Amino acid sequence: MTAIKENSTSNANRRASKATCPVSFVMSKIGGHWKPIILFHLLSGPKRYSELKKLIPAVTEKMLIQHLKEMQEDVLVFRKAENVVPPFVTYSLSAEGEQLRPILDEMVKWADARDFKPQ
Amino acid sequence: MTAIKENSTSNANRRASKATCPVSFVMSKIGGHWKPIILFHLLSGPKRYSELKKLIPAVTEKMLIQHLKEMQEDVLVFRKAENVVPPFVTYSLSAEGEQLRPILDEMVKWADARDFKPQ
DNA sequence: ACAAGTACTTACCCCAAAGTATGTATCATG
DNA sequence: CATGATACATACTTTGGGGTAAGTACTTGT
Repeated sequence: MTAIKENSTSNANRRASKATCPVSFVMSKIGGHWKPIILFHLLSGPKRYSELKKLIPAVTEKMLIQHLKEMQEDVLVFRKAENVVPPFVTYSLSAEGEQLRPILDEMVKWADARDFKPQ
Repeated sequence: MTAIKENSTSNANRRASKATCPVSFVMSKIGGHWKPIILFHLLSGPKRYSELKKLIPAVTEKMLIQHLKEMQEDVLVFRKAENVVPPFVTYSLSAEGEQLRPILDEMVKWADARDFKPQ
């Protein structure tokens, strides 16, 4: 048993472990171009894949899937697939992801108190 | 007076106005590679330019100045230069920037409650 | 038998953000 | 007169995150 296996944990940690401060750590999880928007829409409840696409017209399918996947790996988002055809897949905040709500809520407050105007 | 001047306001708005949701709006202000770390260190009080450099060894001077400047333009950070030589420049959170504290505090909480380990 | 609907996958390209390297101003001090 | 200290500026190069485009699988409807 001397073999060292390149386990998935070390893989999962790679992105996160580059963080040098707590704020950067959080940013590595919810930052980027699309994660904030996806999370924002998931705040108001579970959404189908196709719903997210409609809610975020500018996102490409590649980007949407990619970031949903990353957030699944980070256990922020939960994916539920009903085994029917055509597919019916729902994404929602996981228990862990729900803990982001205070952060995101404070962000919304901050934006609302400033010159941000929706749409 | 028919000339259209490319004024600085439109420039200042460019980055911010691409936000399509409040969370993205906030991210456009405090996101990126270095702003989170800079802000984190400013949470504990004003810092000299050289202090920030020491606190964030991995940052280059170009990046440090660039992001401090952007945050000045976004009125999140206040720059105070004493007219002496060698220069003595202090950066601190502005009144507006202080309003970010709840967000950043929640981020620190979230990181602490998880597998983030400082250093 | 062919299109339509849903949820992906994959190969390729591009550009803006980040990194590298070097230069500048000012004055005190040895 | 050369060095050190501080706070920048700027030209050039690199890279990876994001965008484009096209394909896959499975079944129902016409």
